[in-house]
Amino acid sequence: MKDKYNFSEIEKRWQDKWAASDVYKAEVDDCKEKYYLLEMFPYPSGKLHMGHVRNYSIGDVLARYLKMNGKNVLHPMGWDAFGLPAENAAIKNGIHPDSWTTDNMAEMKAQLNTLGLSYDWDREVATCKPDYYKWTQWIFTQFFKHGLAYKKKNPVNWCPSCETVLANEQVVDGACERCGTPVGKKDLSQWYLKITDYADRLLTDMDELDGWPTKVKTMQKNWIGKSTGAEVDFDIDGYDEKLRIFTTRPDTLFGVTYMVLAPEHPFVESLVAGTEYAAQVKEFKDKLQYLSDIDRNSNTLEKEGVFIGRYAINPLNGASVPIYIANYVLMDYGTGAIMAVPAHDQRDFDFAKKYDIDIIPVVDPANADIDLENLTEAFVATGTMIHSGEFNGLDSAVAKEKISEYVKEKGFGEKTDNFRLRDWLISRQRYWGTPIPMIYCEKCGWVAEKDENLPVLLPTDVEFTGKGESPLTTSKTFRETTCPNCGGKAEREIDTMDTFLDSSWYFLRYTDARNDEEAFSKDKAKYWMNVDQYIGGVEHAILHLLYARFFNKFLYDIGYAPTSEPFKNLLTQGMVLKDGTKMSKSVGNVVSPEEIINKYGADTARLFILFAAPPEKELDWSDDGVAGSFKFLSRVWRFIFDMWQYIDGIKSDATVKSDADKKLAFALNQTIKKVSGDIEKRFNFNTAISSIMELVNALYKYKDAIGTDQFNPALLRDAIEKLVLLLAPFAPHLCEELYAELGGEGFVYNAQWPEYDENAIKNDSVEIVLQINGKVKEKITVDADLSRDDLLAYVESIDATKALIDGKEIVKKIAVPGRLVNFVIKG
RNA sequence: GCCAGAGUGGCGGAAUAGGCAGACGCACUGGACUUAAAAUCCAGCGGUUCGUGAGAACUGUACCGGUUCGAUCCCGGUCUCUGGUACCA
Repeated sequence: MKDKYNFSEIEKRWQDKWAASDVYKAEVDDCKEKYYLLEMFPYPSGKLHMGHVRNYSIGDVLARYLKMNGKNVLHPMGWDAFGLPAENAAIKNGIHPDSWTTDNMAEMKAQLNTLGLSYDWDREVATCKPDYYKWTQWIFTQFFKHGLAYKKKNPVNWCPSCETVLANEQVVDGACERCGTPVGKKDLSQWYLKITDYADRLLTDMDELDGWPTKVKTMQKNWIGKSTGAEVDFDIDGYDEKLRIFTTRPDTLFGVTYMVLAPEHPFVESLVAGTEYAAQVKEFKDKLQYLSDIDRNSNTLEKEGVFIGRYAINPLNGASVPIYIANYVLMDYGTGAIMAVPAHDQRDFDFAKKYDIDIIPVVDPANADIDLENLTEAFVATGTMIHSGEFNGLDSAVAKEKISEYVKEKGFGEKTDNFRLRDWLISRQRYWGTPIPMIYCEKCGWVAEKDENLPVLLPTDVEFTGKGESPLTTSKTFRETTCPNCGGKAEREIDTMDTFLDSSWYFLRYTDARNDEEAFSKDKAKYWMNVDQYIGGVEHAILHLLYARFFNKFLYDIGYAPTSEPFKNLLTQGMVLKDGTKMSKSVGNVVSPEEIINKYGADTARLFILFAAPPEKELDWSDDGVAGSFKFLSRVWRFIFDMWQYIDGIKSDATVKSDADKKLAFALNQTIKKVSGDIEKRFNFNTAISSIMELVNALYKYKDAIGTDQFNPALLRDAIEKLVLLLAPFAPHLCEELYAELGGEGFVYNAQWPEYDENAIKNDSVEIVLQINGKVKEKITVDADLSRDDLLAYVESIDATKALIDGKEIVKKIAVPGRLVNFVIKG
């Protein structure tokens, strides 16, 4: 054994050995319990950052721990490889997105390997390769064939800078998620997936997801945003069609004093055509168009609208109320039209005050200090119904039900749920994505490409200008084709898919990544699914996880995926910060993993990032802290080197022979128990590591026994061997080396996790606390197996207690064996 | 505004089920080793007060209150911070 911990030599050597073997290869084995451990795959930007290191270190510790505990572990890795940066690089530097991406993947894979991660690279997937996107396309055609993919012309979010359509999810505060440019609107014919058909199940099935953080479930629930209410039809005076509105407050129907349509509502044009109101309606709509979504969606924006010269008839009481268009009603929620009840909705109240519209209260707040005839703000809580005909006197919550039923009986409308979730717009006017495998035929309409013709390959004769329509239009060969249905002349869809589709099923592909007959075999998926533990950043809490659940449910429904939910347990890791803020180039506080690995080695980097904070919390990077982790690993190495003269060539034996032995065995077994629990049950790697540090401290203490009859080399060797196993998931290179030095067979990766000896952590005596009135006064050592009564009797009898009680009256006696005795005294 | 989550030494954090607050590490201080430094090993390290001293007393987990023999932990209220979300009818 060498005297110095030469991490760079050790790490290189073991990485080569792992690569030359098939240790990390996973195979279906019905005799073994499987464990599918998955970390979110990265976008191949080219450089690994600390967030990756944290994510993958967490996963790797779990993978190695579970493997050592006999599980058949599937631990794959791949690349979320389509996306805008590759295309931007192509526009800027003239490098083809494919070669840019392929180079980056190679570079990042090399970096991942320097971290010593236990991936089964035989299952590597890259979403941009035809052998993968063939099946993304196939899944899309399945959506189409099941009526869940449709094309719709709609005003869509349009980023004038990226010149692309954005999903609602990609619009942040009215600005483009990528470049921050305010988003405008544009009419385009786009493909949508009907995720709203799954809204209810995506919501209710979350109750099964016990292993998900509440935070993530709440975020998804809010995103899906279910509201229960009713849709009600209002007649419009002198107009053929009925106006349908959605309301969550059917109980306030008698309080309606006006109606509002979204300016984009399809009725608006024809309602005002040829009237004196047409001009001001047009003026109002034009004014709104120039507002960005930032202003449009801000609730600080004053409510504005115009009367359109028409009246609606309240189906319940026949009242005639004016119709407005206004900036606070949105076309893409509900029906794009509302009934306005100013007395009981703050927005309506503000609008009514401004335009001097009637305010009719219909819910009386019982016992409240509110003057209903002179409201200063809307009353939104429940109360007793008034001014509501036959419903007067009912509790408003009851009236809500009754009026809903009444509306339904009379044929005025129906009870409905409304979701905030919209259908998923998946068309992108981009090159570097999965081509949408659809063909337009004059005769047959939109037809899916035949399965045997998949994949629809991305053409290579494409120009990257960064402007205008989809780059695929510049290909001379791509667009023209024949109709799969009638064989006539037809055109291919020239848009590509949102990259979120690629990542919505990759976890299924990993179960059978090299299959060129199917997306994955049902048998293999059945063995491996679902993912036992999924680990990734909380920034994917809504979109990726919702889309992946949607895909998985769809594939489950059509008989391919074996489970209705893909991810059984979810761990969302916190961000890596430096000096209290997110690492970013603009702040100049980026610490590169490469730099740390070069300076201290991968084992130190892994150990520090796991030790500094529990995984779900934010982690503040500390250069001193890293040095400390390196010091610890060196300390381990040095200890074993120093002890080598005693333990070399002897056989380990856990038999305890002396008091010093007893202390060491206690520390060792305690640590085994704690580390196992911390990894498996709590994912608290920080405390697992701290207890290993305590074990090392105990080993250093044991050195005092050297040269005395207390010293027992066989036990020392036993402790050292187990220490190496305990540390192996965290610092795999170092521990492979030490394991080999200690004569271990094969890889420590395949070694058996140590078990603890319950007897060794049992103590004959235990220190308890003596409290007087709940305050700690003395520490007393007593027999560990004393019963509650015996403990009390013993403690009461000793002199220290008598002195503390000092003849005063004991009001109450509390004893908790193994912990404390508390006397409550008076006077 | 609404919905989550958090607030503990100089710092990162620990206390797993209501039972010794501050494990472990960093930083710092002292000692040993060294010609010296680094490295290493050993020890100390919340605050206040008292004591020459070993030590002792009090106090302390954002703030105010409650439940309890006992509260970092449970309950009510307040403040601050972080994340999500927002004319969603």
